[in-house]
Amino acid sequence: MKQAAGSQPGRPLMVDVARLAGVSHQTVSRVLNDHPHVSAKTRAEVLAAIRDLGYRPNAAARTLATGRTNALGVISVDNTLYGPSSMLYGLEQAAPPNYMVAIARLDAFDRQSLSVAVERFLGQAVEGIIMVAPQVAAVEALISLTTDVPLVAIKCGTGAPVPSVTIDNLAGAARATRYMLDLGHETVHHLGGPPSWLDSQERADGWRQTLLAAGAEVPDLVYGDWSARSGHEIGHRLAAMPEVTAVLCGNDQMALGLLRALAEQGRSVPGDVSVVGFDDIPEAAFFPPPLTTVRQDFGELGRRAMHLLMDRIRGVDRFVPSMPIMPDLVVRASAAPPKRRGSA
Amino acid sequence: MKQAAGSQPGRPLMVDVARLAGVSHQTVSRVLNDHPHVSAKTRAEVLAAIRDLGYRPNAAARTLATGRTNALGVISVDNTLYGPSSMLYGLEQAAPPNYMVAIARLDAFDRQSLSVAVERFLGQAVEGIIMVAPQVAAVEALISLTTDVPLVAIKCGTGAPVPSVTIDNLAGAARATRYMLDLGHETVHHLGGPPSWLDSQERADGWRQTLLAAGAEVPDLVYGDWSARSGHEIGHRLAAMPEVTAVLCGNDQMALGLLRALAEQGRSVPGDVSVVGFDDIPEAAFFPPPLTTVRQDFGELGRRAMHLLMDRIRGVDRFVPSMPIMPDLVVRASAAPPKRRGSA
DNA sequence: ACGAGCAATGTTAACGTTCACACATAGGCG
DNA sequence: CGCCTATGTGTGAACGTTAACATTGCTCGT
Repeated sequence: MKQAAGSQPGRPLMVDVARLAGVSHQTVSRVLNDHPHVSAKTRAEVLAAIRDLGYRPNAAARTLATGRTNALGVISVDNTLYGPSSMLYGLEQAAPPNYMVAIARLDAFDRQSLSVAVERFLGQAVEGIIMVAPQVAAVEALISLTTDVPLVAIKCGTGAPVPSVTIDNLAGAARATRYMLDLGHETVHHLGGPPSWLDSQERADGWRQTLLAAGAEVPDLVYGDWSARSGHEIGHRLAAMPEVTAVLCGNDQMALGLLRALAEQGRSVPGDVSVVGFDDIPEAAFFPPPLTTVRQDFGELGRRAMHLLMDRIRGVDRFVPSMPIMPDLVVRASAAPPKRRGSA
Repeated sequence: MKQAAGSQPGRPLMVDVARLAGVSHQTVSRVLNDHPHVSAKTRAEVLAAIRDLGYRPNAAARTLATGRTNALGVISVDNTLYGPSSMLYGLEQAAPPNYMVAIARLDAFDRQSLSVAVERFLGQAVEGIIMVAPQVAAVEALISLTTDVPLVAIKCGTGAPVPSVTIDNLAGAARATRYMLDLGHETVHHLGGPPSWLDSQERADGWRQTLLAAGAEVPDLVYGDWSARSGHEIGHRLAAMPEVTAVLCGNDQMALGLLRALAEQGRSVPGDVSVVGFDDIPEAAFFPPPLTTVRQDFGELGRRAMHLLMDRIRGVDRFVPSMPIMPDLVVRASAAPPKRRGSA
């Protein structure tokens, strides 16, 4: 009981438009795809017919004929985190309006999960994939992945076998560390993010290198899991150490937890301890005290990744390695000179 | 220069699989779609051929033949906010694995923008649309929208002309207000979210009704914009009013800003002023002081919306209006009895 | 033992586009 | 003046799958 072509029910077809406009279906197709060699008069008539009928081309048929799907896939970690969600925002914003952006979330970045997600997207025939892959394991998983669709990674480290865009975490951490050193602190402690994340590693490197370059002692590195909870827990350990006068945190949430722990142990900020965060989430300006932090432009990162992907899809293999985005230091009240300078 | 069917280059086709397995392409199709009437032996052979060839069915062709696209659209506001991003998480989680979830972000919820977004999804032939539409204007825009695909809305208020799932904001606000009243506060002030959001209205209603029921005075309502910044700004006004001893905030971010403002003006929490938030974001436990707040299960909300949509897509019009999700009051340190009871 | 009925498979025709041509008609140039 | 090119349009054949129907060979009840 299929509907006869051109009959009343169902959506209008291209032939219906053609009939109404008094042309062939091919001419309608030409108008739709902005092909040359269509007279202005004909084009106008076709357009009118399209409007009158409320015609909308069938995406599947077009895809079948052209081989292009106008769909992109974004694979991401927990989009509840500030970074990833901001990136997603940028990605969606920069996507061409006629493209569909599909999302898939990954719990773990092992080869298996990643492969499943990619396979799923390939099944939907996306034209390209963007991977928000900040974890070390993701890089390894990527290597073992053979894909025929363009893939770009966000902040995947420089060693990644795929094109990627990054933020200069190293420079950001260095700048923050330098700042506290310049304030007069003998050294700076670091409450890092999970070591499985590349961002954590890079930020830790920037911190370490800066200390070494300044001839400062490099304290043991402690790892949190990005959450305020972990910052709080570790913060209690840090707060108990009198030699701790300055702490660089891997992100602002952990900084919040740390601030809380310091407050609970009666150590004032920035009086006794200076704290600097990372990310500049919108709430950072209202922490107790307002947090000095390293601002990252995640939105821009997303936008760049999308542009890079579209370039690759369109075959524009311009070999611009895309300079890493430079973060800014936002100075607020949480860092200050130590109470006493020059004490050994 | 098209490739001949079955020749070396390009992806393998169904006929290639059929040839290798020694059956017809239709039998391959049957295996792929779990149709009955395929012998175990044949099925195994086909499966083996599929594996050997690395065959993957062409989604567009399947869509063209079946009319089903296995794609869903999610229209949402700023996914940087905690609520929306958590919901997106739940949505993605509950989506059938063979479905593609596409996203579109809206800056404003006027008829125009909404129509554009929906139109775009319709162009991609999604099978259903989920709208995270917490704003009043969205409801109006929805009414003027004629869609032939199933649409469900999240927290769209009860007056919405489409099926929707909601959180019981009213009960949550009532519970929080009641809690502070029971603590001994004469009345409770409310720092609400933007009045254009339904959540704001409902929470304000819950607050107002509870005060009225208790015979307490209903103070003027003040509106923020969900941001800590707005909470801070308005907080300064509130902090200057000595009669303010208890404040219910529309969300946790504004509560943070308020806490900051109170601290800046030397009013202690909960000593001088009690504060209760809304949402229970992960950071709330580490605010100064830890925030008593109304926890909302946004993830569950997303999951329910997805289930509801899938039911409608599959034609299961079970008329379950889906009880609103009941929020919990999480008691922490930011609310306490007032210093002096009974003072007028 | 013989047709009914069902399991297992094959054959052909959609699905709604775009692509590769073929075909007119008109203008420019030797 | 006729040929060659460019413009405008139509015709038929893909694109790769699933749906509908046809066909074969069984088993089963009587």
